[in-house]
Amino acid sequence: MATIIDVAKAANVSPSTVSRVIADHPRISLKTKRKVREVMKDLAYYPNIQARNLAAKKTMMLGVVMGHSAMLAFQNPFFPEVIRGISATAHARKYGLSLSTGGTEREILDEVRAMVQSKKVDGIILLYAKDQDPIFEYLRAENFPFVVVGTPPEHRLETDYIDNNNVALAEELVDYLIALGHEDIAFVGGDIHYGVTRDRVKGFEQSYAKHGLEVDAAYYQHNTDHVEETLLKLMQLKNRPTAILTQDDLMAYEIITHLERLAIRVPDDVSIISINNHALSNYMRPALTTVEIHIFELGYKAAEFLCQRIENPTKKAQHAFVETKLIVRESCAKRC
Amino acid sequence: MATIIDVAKAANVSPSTVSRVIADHPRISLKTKRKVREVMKDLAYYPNIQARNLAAKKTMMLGVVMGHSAMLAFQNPFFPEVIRGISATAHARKYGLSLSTGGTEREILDEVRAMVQSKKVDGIILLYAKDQDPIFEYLRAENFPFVVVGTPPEHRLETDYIDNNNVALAEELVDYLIALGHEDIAFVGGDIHYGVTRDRVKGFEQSYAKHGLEVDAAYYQHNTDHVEETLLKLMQLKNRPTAILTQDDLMAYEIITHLERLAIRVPDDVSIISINNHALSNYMRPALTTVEIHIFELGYKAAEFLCQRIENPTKKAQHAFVETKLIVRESCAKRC
DNA sequence: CTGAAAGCGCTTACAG
DNA sequence: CTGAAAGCGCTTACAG
Repeated sequence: MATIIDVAKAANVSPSTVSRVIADHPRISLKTKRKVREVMKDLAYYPNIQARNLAAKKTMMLGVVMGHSAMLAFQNPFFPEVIRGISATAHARKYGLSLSTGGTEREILDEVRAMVQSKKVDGIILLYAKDQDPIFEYLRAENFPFVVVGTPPEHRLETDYIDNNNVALAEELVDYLIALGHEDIAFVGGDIHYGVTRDRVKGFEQSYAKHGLEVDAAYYQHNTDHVEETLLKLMQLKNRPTAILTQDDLMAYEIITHLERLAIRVPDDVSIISINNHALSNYMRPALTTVEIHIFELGYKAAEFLCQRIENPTKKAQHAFVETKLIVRESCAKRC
Repeated sequence: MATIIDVAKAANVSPSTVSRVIADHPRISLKTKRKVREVMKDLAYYPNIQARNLAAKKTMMLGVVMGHSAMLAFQNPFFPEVIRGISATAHARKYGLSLSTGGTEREILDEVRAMVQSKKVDGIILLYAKDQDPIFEYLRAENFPFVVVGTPPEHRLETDYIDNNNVALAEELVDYLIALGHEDIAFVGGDIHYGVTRDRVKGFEQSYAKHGLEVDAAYYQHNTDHVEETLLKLMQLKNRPTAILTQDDLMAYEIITHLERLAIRVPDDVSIISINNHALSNYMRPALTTVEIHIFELGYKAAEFLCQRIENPTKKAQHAFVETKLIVRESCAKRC
């Protein structure tokens, strides 16, 4: 395999010059560049990335870490979509992608440590935001370039992140349900330790407050593991909810199925509104009213922010909201 | 940041010895190992991966390349699941994962070239198998370690691959439908240039032949882009099919929805059988009869084969089938 | 505009 | 069991 020295010899220049041609250094003459490039082509020369990175002290790699289980276990399209978005900017900016492989939280933390200490990546994208996250804290403590997809619960001002405006999003959803006449709305699913859930609860409450309504605490059901039980409990309440807000289309379908078993019809008896706009949601019966959150864009921007941070470690932290869109279909009806 | 030299000094040994301790070399005394390890801990020393790889001429990285669009556009759980499987063995064997980021086929090919020529990865996992694939051909020509998830159309004997037994799988499905009385079965969806589709067509035909039936060519509909049109055409046939075999649950739902619009009921008028066992398929109406193909296992084994190939480049090529399981639910009925 | 030299931080025959 | 030395294949001040 040809090295930079072979190219240098064949082109009658020094290795330094070849190196500069590779980097398209402006102070090399066009003539030299042309000659060297020709030789590189002839010899099918590709620079050795490891050597280049070692000398240049960078990696041109972005680490992507997904929270333990969270993303993958959930068979929703979040993961592939966000990766597509990240890939798009990574590719455009000539970065590679390195995925965390750990299964347990501990393994992932060790891996992240190794990624930064062993100089495997130039920066890291955290695909989640949650409370008391040792990985988040580690990255902060090390002052290592990273960005989070989601809104970190702490140190927001000093960290780069990208998210939907989940407060506003939930408020809009609840506004919509209230406009349909619903006043007893349950919020089912979603780990309350995740920022995303908390923000949505907040938006929920803002809408209620705005309309002079009071939230019944029994309507908050954030235990994802026992959907069926949760629904039973909810439906046995004196003031049983007439609408349900849930955070993912897949969960919405699970809920609808359980409801049907209880002979409760959607949307006639209970309205369901969701978030994520799964590709299937248009094909389902009833077609789901849900929110498009533009996951691709989330990933795209996250990588964008990270690359900027890597290039300029001292710049001010960036945050932004990616737009969302309520998609009204058939799973919500007027309260009768 | 501490280097191997700092550790060596602090431990009163040579850098070579530190290096050997890191590699847990057997010929280093336990006493020395202990001392060096202690120092490493004290100094929070992590070996620089780039340097190590440059010197050792390996990368401890596995490249994962997904066919252009194929995996991601399709919002099915294949991608996250197969990555989970790959991650599991990669993590166990201390390999990292590097994802291809290209969008177009050309970009992906360039990226793969760069991965191998620039020594970014020790081996590559191809997440698809198809005809005339320049990436496959390149990897073969370079004699670079790689494994394919799927059955390559050519050079099977010399290449490592892992797949379901798609011929047998399809045969079983058609046997099942025939046992229910169906004799006019359509096969909808799936690019015929992909090995997976071709194998399933073969299984389809084997079942027909076995039962002394003849396949009507009009029943093969492999144009994925216009499902609705395809169904219309199919349903206007004189011998309109009484059952439809499709290759993915998501497509099955699309089909069911279109059928309902035509006032054709599933499974009463037409039976639907599918493949992939999506997490949702149990919640759908009608609950889908489909095949569990164990995607995690596919990824796990693929990485396993690849690591073995990397460690032993001259060993005989390995292939294996991952088991599949027909899951009978409610979308198929006896022909009436 | 180009080159010689030092260096990036490791590994690994070779020698003892 | 351990060390000195060469080398992995680049980059980048420094000098001219």
